[in-house]
Amino acid sequence: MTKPSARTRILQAAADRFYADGISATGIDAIIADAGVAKMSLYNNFESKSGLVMAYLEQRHTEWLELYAARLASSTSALERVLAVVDAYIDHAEAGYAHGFRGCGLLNAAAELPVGEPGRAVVAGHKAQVRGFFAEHLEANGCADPQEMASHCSFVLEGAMALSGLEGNSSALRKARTLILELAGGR
Amino acid sequence: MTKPSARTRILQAAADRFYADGISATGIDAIIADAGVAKMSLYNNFESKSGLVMAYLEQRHTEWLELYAARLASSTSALERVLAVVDAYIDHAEAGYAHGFRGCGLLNAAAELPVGEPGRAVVAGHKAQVRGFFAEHLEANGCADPQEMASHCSFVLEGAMALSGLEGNSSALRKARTLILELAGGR
DNA sequence: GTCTAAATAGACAGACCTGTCTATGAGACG
DNA sequence: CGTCTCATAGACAGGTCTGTCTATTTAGAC
Repeated sequence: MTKPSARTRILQAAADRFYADGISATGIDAIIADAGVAKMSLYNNFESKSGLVMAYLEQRHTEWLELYAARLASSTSALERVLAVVDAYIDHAEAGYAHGFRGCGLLNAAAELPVGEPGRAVVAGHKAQVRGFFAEHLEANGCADPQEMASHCSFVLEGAMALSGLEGNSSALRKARTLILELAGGR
Repeated sequence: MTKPSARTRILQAAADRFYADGISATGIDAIIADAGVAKMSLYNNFESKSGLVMAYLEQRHTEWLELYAARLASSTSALERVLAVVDAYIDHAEAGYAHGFRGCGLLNAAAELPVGEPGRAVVAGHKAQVRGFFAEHLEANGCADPQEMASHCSFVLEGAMALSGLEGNSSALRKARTLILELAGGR
């Protein structure tokens, strides 16, 4: 059981802090202290704090894709694949419960980024991809208007995520899962 | 045309900056410069920066209530009153377009506040109230399960708001309005 | 064993942050 | 006029921020 690389530990520590306290409120010093790493190790692995933020955003997106792939792998119908999108969200949310659940890390990050910051594009791309997965599986499930329904499912999912984050638990997300099952199930 | 009070100008400048750049990223100095006011005027009117943030959150909530009241006043049916909730969101969103639309200011603020901060309760209370308005008008409109439907409408509205903010325009919000009209219209 | 690449601790610069203090000016009201 | 309240400019303290630099140590490849 060898210790992970400095880069990995930095990214992990940054992810925890960024998610729990916000990006602007998290200082470099707190991250390196949590990671147990020297400051130069951070600047050798990342160009700057905002480079670290970009890596954080991309890592969260990648993590979600992996959770989604895992859910997809165990799905046996188009309807289950629609739900796989939602379940990946729930999985991702619950992975971050350690210091309190605070909703979607990517949307929270975007909330701190002014218009025009490149990080916002990463988040927008992620959400567009999620919506695309909905459309794909809804179409396979025989939905009459999969694009329209994908928007609907997307809205329900993102709204539930935001409200779940405010409440600090995943009950709204579970309710959203039921709603989306009804929306998608009733062709 | 007399100049507004220092307090008013400070709150206005803070609201603009907080919404456009985020709360942590906005310094006191930028606010007083925008407001054209001395630093002591800020600290005479607000206890601290976080007191100013609380005033900002409460002001946004109040502003929304006023927009909602205005929409309610011109509504003539229960269904129109359901839509008044959505229209108040759209009105509020479009009022902040000046430096770029970035979604719901209250949710964005909550995204910066760690779990336990009192500001989060203000935002959660606002969202609970919005959901309550949906339930009230849906029930009056003869909805079979107004509580359940209110959650559904709430999710759609908040999700569309978040995605609209990412895109930087209100097209998702307009789509949500159509969806909510269908949800509520079909008893 | 040696060479190389990565990681370390810690000082440091320079900017920016919140919040306080002082001394002064301007307008309202009696 | 005198008083009172509010606002002003600006210096200031004390802390924190990002990012750089140096000199040293560790760890792995060959």
